[in-house]
Parts: sequence; C-alpha cells; structure tokens
Amino acid sequence: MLDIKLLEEDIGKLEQGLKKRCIDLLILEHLKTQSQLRKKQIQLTDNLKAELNKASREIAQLKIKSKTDPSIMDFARTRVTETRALGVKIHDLELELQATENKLREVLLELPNLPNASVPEGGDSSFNVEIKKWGELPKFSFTPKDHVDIGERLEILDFERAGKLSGSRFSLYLGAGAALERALIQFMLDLHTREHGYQEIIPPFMVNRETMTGTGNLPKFEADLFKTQVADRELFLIPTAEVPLTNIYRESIIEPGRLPIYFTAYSPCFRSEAGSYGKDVRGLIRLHQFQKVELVKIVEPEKSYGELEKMTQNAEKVLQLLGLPYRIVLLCSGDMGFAAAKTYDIEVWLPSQNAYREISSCSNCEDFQARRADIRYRHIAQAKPRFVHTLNGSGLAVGRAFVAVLENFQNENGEIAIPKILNRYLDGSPGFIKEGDQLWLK
RNA sequence: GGAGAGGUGGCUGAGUGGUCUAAAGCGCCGGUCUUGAAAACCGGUGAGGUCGUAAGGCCUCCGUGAGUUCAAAUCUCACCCUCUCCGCCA
Repeated sequence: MLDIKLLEEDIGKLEQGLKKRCIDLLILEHLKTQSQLRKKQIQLTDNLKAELNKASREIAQLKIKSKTDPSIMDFARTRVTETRALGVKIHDLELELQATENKLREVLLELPNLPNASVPEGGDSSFNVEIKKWGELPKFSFTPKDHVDIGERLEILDFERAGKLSGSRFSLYLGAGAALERALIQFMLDLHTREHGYQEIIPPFMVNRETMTGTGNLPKFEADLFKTQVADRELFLIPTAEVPLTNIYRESIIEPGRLPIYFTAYSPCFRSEAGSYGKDVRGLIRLHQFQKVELVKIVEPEKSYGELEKMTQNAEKVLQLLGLPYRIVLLCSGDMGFAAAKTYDIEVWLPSQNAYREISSCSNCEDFQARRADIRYRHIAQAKPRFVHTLNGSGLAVGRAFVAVLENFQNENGEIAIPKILNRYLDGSPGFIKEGDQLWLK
C-alpha cells in the first residue's frame, strides 16, 4: 500500500512512480478529494465527541450533587435530553466518515508499488535488461529432448495419469523422479539454512483473507488464487510461501536487535493460472501446483537494497552448485509484480526451448507490504516504530530446476547425469545408477 | 462434534455503568549512589489519527463487529481466537 501522506509531502514522487507503472494519474485527483473530505469529517466528529465527553462528565457531577441537593435533578434531566441529540448526530457522521475511509482504502489497496529509480521504464518484458550471464551453454551433437519426453521415457513423470487424477496442469512424479524432486528441495533448504543464515519454517499452506491482503495478493488478484470454503470459513491456498512467511510479523512491532530476519521454507504453491490458457501447457513449466523453496527477508529500510543483492546471490548459488547455466535480468517497470519496487529474475537455460526461462524472482517490496500488513520495528528501545522493508525470492522453483537438470544433463540416449552436489541425497536411492562418483538416471 | 473456562498495555494481573485520565508488580529508559557493576532509591515509560511552525490540544483503541445508554473494559447480541475435559483422528 502506498503512503497517503505522499499526496501532500511528495506528490512528484507519486506521479512519477505511477506514470512509470502506466497508471492513469487521474486517480490522484480522486484520492486528493477523498483525503480532504476525510480530514474535514474527522475534525467535525472529533469536535462533537469532545463536546459529548464533556457533557457526560458534567452529568456525572450533577448526579452526585443532586443527592444532597434535589433541586439539581431537573437540570440534570434537561442536560441528558440535550445530549441525546448530540449522540445521534455523531453516529451519523461516523458512518459517513467510515464510508470515506473505506473508499480511500479501496483505491489505495489496488495501486501497485512505486518502482525504484534504478528500474528501467517499459511496458513489457522487451524492456528488461540482462545484467549477468553465468555458465557454459551445453553443446549437443543431437537434438536435445524436452523434459516431458525424457521424464516419461524414464518413467519418472506421468502427465497422463496426473490428468486423470486432477485434470490439466498437474504433475505426477514417480520413483526416482519423486526422489530427485525431494533431493532438490533438501539441497536448497540445507544450503540456505547452513550457508546463508536463513531460518527454516514450515508454514500453513492455507491462509486467511487478511494474510493474502498483507502481501498484496488480495483484493486485486483473487482470480489467481484457489479458494476453499468449508462451512463459513474462507481459506486460500498459498500461491507462494512468501505469503505466510512475510505475514508472520503482521500487525507487530519488532523489538530492537531482531533485524534482519531471514526465513526460508519449502512449500507447494497453488495458482489458478487463469488467463494463461495455451501457454506452457506441456510439462512442468506452468502448473496449478508446484514445489518451491522460498526466501523472505525482513530488514531495516536503509539496508534493503544491499539485502536484495545478497538474496539474489543466494538464489544464484543454487544454480552454480548444480552447474546450470543462467542469466540475471533486471525487470522493467511494466513487467514487475504488484508489490515490488525492484525485481531481479534469474533465468535458467532450457535446451529444448533454446531459451532462458524464469526460475527465480527476487524482489524488494520496500515498505509496500509492511504498510499493508502493519509490520514495524524499533531501531532502539523507546524509538518511534517505523515500517520495515520486506523482500522475497525463489530459492528456487523446484519443478523448473528439475526440468533444467533433465534437459541440460541429458545424453543422446535420454540418460541423465545427476549433479554431484546431490549425491549425498540420492546415493543408494532406487533407480539411480552409480558409475564412479557419478549418479545416472537410465 | 459435545461440555466448560477465558481473552485487559511488552509480560503477569486488578478492575461488574460515571475522578478508568486503566491499579499493582515485572520488564524497559533516564537519573542518584558506585572505581565499575549489581542492589536500593527517584523519575519516566503504548499505538494510531487530527489540528498546530512549535509547545501542546483534541479524538480513537481493554479479542472483532454491532447494539443499549447522556456515559461502556464493565450491560446485550453475533463472530473470532485460546485453554481444559469428552468423542473422533494422523
């Protein structure tokens, strides 16, 4: 959520940022009108409330005095009658004020975050800027197969049966496939907790409306989510562990010395993928349910951009250790997510597509989510609370890492050389063949 | 699913219609004392909104929402959450 105070304090920043986001600036006029109306209504009702409080105290005094002096009773009754009308008036004004505040909040909740100054301006992904490339692209003396062909031949993936169970855009991992997916998860979690200093969390995979609103998934993107309704209880399946992790400190003030906070979590992620019909329908690339290891940071504002660089490096490290070639792209303003102020995408090389595909997205949301979720901190004891900055990144999307391993490390026979870093998780697992210190899927 | 108890400031906990402007203790901050620290003593100590250059004033917040009343932490209703016991269950 944007800071309404920017309207008065730095309208230029607001205009510039929203323009970069391709938002019609007319909305600002509406906000200004509502904001001024709100202040007037507050002043009016607060003054009347002060009057009411004063009258009530007066009546209390009169009642005490009337015990010794009955002649005051009539006067007290008159005062009560007079004050009654005041209460009714205040009630009406409060309803009006509430309506104004609701309208204001509705608009604010639908406005995206302002892009950081370093973010390139542009309406779509063609304006993204490649800033780094890592690794050698594999050279094949044959036409590389895609992960679906490889996986189904090895009998570690079965999309037909997944479709029978749940419909399109679901996956079924079998045997060594399931073990490989699990090994990737554990490898990523171990790396982030042991080497990078993240605390591992197992969060709820279903959350309530407030939690979804805190990270910015609601109210605007309800159509992207799976929702359950049991009795009168409404719950949403998380589209990423970012949602529960970031909301852990919702509506709280973090005491001095606790920041920075680093969380990592494995979770399944559920996305409706409405509006992506026909896109990536084949295989593991775009599913209603996929696995992901997520990174979340809660930090002091001054440090958030340094933390974004570090977090991106933490995600890169996973690909480096797996030996998978990738590049990093700085997203332009039009391609960034709703809550982000700056985003790096990490894209892994997929031979079957002859292209880099997103496998991680690392964002600094600055105080956008903190303001929505009311997450504050104290720099020192007694200091006035300030909003924290929140960051999130994939570390990594497990299914896509699985795809990248299958496709980059295949040979002509459709056999897969497993990255050695996974040996400790897979050595001895059924379906893996060992040659020297090299594990194979054959 | 059934029965019962309860939700008050950072924490413990008092408060059953009007000096509640929320007691007390703990914690925290500052000070006195001390070579230093502890103890003791003294003082201070929540969040948000709004007006104001400021000092400061006013308003709101006792799980959430609605209601009764001139006046609600306190009374009424609904909901949420926590705990205990029973049932079911991994």
